[in-house]
Amino acid sequence: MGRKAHFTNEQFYTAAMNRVAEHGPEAVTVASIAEEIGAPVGSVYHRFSSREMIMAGLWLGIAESFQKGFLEILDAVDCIQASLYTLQWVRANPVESKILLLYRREELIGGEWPEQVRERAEALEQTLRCGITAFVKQYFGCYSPNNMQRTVFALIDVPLASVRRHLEDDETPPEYVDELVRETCITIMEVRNENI
Amino acid sequence: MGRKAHFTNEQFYTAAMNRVAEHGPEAVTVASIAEEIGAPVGSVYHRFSSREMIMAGLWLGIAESFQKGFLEILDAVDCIQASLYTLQWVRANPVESKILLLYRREELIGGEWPEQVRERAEALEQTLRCGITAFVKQYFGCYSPNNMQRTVFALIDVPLASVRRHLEDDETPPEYVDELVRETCITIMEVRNENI
DNA sequence: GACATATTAGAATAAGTATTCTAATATGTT
DNA sequence: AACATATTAGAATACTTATTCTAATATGTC
Repeated sequence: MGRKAHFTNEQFYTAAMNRVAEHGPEAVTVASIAEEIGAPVGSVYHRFSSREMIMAGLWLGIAESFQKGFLEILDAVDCIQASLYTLQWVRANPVESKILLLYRREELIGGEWPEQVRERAEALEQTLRCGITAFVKQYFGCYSPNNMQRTVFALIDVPLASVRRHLEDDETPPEYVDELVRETCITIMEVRNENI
Repeated sequence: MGRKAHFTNEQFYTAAMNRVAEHGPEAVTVASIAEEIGAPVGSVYHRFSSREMIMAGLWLGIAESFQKGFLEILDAVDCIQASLYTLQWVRANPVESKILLLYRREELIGGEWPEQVRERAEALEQTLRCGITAFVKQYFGCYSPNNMQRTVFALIDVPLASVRRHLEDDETPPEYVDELVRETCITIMEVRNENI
């Protein structure tokens, strides 16, 4: 074929990721990504059709990895573990977590998903919905809007809130947070089989 | 003196606010602010030294108003009411709340506060810290890091989390959220006088 | 070794946007 | 009414950044 590639796609993603984590989403220019690995901007556009596609690929890769672990715990219907998953994942993935949990998706990628990755993004969302619905049925014995609301609050919204403050400060979430999230989870999720 | 002003500062702030709420922070160009009220861009710069100063003034005004109400409730040492304050404020101020609670401050204003409003911003932060510390002492009978952590979690982080999802969807937070926040608050804040 | 082509290389282009500048206009003061 | 000046008015400027374009270069295949 032709010439051997000097840079891998992964290198471009990593460069973008590091810049987001260190200087925020607005600092991720195409030129800065290239510079970070010593590549010319032309090479960036040889691999990616646009800046959006880099950011979208980066975000989706991280989100898929995060969600995979979460769904496995949901599958095991382990309520407390699910509520603590975000915290543990953040500790294990400090750079990725800023991208996924600190900034709004729209800050990284424009309002709309690029056409080329829309299916991938929709699949991700759909999978999460299914996983949570299945969990709710298993855990509460039946589905109800109320049960769903409690689950989303305890397993997603509160864990996210517990972590954001520390992501902003660029610090590992302290141990005490686990206890607060656990207590909240027990309280919110203890109301079982409440049909309405 | 000279010619009578055609536009008030408030009009510029309101224009900026509406654009943020409707199209997001990146859509707030100086030209768009001017256009929204039928003013020329020159007039904008006659009032404000920079785009940052408009956004900073807007943000600070909203934050001060939000915080004033919050501190009053803290002053009354009303724990549950404090945890529900954010929800009620969001319902009463749907546009302002997107600016204060949905977007990161850095999305609206650059990384650094403009020199001219830094004191105002620092005073705001300082006042909040004092208010919370005083509350902790009153409520728990003594100050401890643990008590402070629980308070911040129950009265700030969780209420914020409970509301964000709905701000994104541009909808009023539903009634059921109050119940979840209340239950969480009771659980987290019931451990009194635990010195360590 | 010559050829085809994938890739690097980086200069040139295009587009958007904050800011500055110069002129026109209206209003209170004398 | 004449003047001083705050304000409107919007064109011109400067700057940043995504994207495109053209050329050079290296590598696998014949």
